[in-house]
Amino acid sequence: MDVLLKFKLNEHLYLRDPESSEIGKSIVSNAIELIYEIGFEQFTFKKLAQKIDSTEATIYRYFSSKYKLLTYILNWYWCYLEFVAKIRLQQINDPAEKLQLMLRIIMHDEGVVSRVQDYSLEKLHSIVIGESSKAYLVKEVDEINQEKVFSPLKSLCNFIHEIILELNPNFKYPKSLASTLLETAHAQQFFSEHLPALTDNSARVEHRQYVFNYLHQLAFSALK
Amino acid sequence: MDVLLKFKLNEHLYLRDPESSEIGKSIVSNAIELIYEIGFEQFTFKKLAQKIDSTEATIYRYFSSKYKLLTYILNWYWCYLEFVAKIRLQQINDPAEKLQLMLRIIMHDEGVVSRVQDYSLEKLHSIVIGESSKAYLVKEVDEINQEKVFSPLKSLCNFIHEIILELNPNFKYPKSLASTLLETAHAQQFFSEHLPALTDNSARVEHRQYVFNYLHQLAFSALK
DNA sequence: TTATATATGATAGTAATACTATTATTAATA
DNA sequence: TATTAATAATAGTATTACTATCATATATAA
Repeated sequence: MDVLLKFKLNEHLYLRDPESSEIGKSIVSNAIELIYEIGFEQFTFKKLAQKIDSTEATIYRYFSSKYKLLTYILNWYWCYLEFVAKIRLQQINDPAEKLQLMLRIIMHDEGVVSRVQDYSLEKLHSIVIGESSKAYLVKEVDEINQEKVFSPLKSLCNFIHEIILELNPNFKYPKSLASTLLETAHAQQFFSEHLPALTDNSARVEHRQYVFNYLHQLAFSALK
Repeated sequence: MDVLLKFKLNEHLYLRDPESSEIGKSIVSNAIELIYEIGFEQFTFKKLAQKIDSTEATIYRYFSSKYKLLTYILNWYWCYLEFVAKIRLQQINDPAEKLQLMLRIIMHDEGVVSRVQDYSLEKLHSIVIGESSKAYLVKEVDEINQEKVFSPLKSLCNFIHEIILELNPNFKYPKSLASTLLETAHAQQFFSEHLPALTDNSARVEHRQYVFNYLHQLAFSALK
């Protein structure tokens, strides 16, 4: 099932809005494919241009650098996650159940919708796991942050932090726990797949289920 | 106080052992300075060569790429942490106290020794926080991992996992908790400094103490 | 319909990066 | 003193990360 969805993303992220043209959308969706295939380090605008049968110049008219493009993609993902979370959680009242479902959503454990806006969610999720920290683990983080390009991430964290506070209003670290759950979801899934000695998933299968169980234990014991 | 220390590091990390010559040691210690100053993305062998008044060719005789050099530096740090932990923990019997001290060591909350092997520990720690994940968050992680260059990290995690099991032999995720504590120590310190909305350190000072308190809460509630 | 603006394509060019290679010079060791 | 090995100096290459120019195609407005 394919779905159409649009988010108004920060204007600092692009020079021309990629949602405003076919080639713009094709830049983003093919960037997701290509980063997924070869990793962010090997990813270049030249290779992307070849993939979409266009030129570097055209891509540069949309994005000033591959870092901006990566951040654009991540912003889209964070907006998407919060959007999905809000819809799926609104019918639930029990805060414990809410947090549990939130963890499932973070872990991308749904599988109903596979493509949104012609973006492959599976590949997007894989990029988030492997590359998302590269958007902020840079020397220029403070200047980049001033452009508000991390607000969707902060907003998502804030949303999770509210669920946490519903469950335990006295918990002292709701935002840190929220960001930890997000980051740990990515780190542990990567470890489970590539550096299993850093996890207890000795079976080395069902990485997603393993990480979900671990996060569940971590979150609920912290909030007890 | 300056100290001399040597670790036998994985031979896949270098072409010529940098510990075997003055220029080799100078490559490593100046790489730490330079990566600290300009970040790993901006760091090049050419700039490093200028800093040590030598040439790119000389550096390439020691390290085949800047990734290998980064991993070498991280390996040294992980070995150092485990070494320090083993010495400082041996006199302690209470597992809770052990884990607490381990968290302090992870957080680099000591400050007695400032330079080891002419490496600035403060700068090294800052590099670990900002750049360490770049050593394994790459497409080639599985091939790199086969060369055993992450064993010091695994060994450190294993050491922490043993403390965790001493405290609670029934805990199901001792290794995942160990790697989570390590990674979260880095992530939360970075967030506290650069993306404070992702933490609850509203005072925005004493990042180290804040993160220590949070990790303490997280670890001990998980193991209760 | 024509005029105009705009997006894209095609091409070129530049400085920097990430290397590899060659040769001369220096220092260490046998 | 002869030999070996490390380093310096230099050059060169393919790729990267852009910037710039101009022609052409396309959409829109008068």
